[in-house]
Amino acid sequence: MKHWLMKSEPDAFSIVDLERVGTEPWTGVRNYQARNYMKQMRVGDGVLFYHSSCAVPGVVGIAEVATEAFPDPTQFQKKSPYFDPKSTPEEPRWWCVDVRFVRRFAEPVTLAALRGEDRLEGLALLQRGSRLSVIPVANGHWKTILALAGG
DNA sequence: GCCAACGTTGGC
DNA sequence: GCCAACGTTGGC
Repeated sequence: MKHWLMKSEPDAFSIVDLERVGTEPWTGVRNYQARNYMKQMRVGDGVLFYHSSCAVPGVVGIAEVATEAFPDPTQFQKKSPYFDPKSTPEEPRWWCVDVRFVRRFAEPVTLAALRGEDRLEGLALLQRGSRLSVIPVANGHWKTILALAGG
């Protein structure tokens, strides 16, 4: 089983929102590398839910992959901000997965805390200039972050 | 294929 | 709001 980290701006969709709805299609990813990672996802993979572009960025809880990748429906919706006129149903360009809530951390593991942890060296999130919204997380890094969250 | 211009991300 | 970093676009 693989592990991932997925970013969301809490103003748009937070861990509280995910807890309320239970399962959410992760639509709107328009970056090829992030898309390719989602295509690699398998049902049951663990996901670190990360709040970005907010007062205290950090990992706020855990989710899991609930479906294999499927074509992101928003790419075909003309009124959607994620509409892509170059995409066709026969050859979809963008894919998404369903993400299911697992649990919320009692206290977020802040970006500052992540940066202060030697054992997280190499975590793509912490690399200079990294803006990917879907990131693979090594097994050891996953365990370390869960430990920082209190187990 | 190169590269300048532009738009976006995201921490601070 | 600022700005560094990055991805994409499009002219040539």
